[in-house]
Amino acid sequence: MPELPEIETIRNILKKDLIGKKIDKIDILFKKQFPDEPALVISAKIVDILRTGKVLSIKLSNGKYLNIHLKLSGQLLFAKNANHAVFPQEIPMAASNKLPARSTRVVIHFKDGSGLFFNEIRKFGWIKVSDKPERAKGVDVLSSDFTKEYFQSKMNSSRQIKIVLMDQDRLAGVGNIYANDALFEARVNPEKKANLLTKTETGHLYEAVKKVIQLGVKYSGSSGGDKMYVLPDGSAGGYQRYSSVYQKEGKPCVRCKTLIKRIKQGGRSSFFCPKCQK
DNA sequence: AGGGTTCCCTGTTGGC
DNA sequence: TGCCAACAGGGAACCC
Repeated sequence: MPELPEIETIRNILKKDLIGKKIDKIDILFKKQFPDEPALVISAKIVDILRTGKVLSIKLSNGKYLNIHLKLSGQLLFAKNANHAVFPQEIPMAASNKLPARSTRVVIHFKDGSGLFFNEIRKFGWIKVSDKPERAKGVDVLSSDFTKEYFQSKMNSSRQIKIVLMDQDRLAGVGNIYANDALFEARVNPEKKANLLTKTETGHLYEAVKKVIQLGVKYSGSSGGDKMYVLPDGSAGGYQRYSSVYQKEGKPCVRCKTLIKRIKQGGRSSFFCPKCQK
């Protein structure tokens, strides 16, 4: 499930792979996930790759942007030879180490023969052409605008703190994995209402969000559980080895050995230690 | 307006 | 063992 650290990892790698390349043609295998006119970007060069929250924005020489959201199961894979794209290991959900595969929705071909594959089995993700980078309203949690004061000002909601952490119009980039781990790190119960947290708790939580997101980036993102997330070369991320509660239902808490509990909030799974997180 | 629910999709899981 | 309903999940769209 790609969140900020996963998108940031992809961004850093694709910057090396793609900057300077000229778009030759675009194969659209599922129209709904690339609804715009490909002619808007053909022959443009890739100038930069940006990210705000979970949205990746490929900046082009003609002023356009290719905005990309991977949603639940999106993958971006780069191949030097797009017409013979073979990866060292099988690509999750593609049932093959060769692309395009059944999960491939869009292929962006470059003039030098290389290509970028957009795979997405669930069909929720998208690539849109726009005149500006797309973004959620919230401040990106890796940016310098993400201050403790900003964070505390966004805790003015009567909703449960877990829901608030994942609200992209408040904080951009935090999804289920890192929200769970940040709450564990800060010892805050996910069901607590955001506006009832003490100033000390919001302070700890602010530091915890920064810590787990930075850890996620350091280990190239999380490929735990369904293992759908991969780097652009098809390899897996490593954060899942350092995750404390996400998808650890029934396993002992790393701090107190109490069994990790799973509950449902807003239709999503939450994992927490009922003893450590009060 | 803010808070809550449903739906989009398809692979996986679990009950019978 | 095999079938099939239930489940999972980010965020837009909807309702109250």
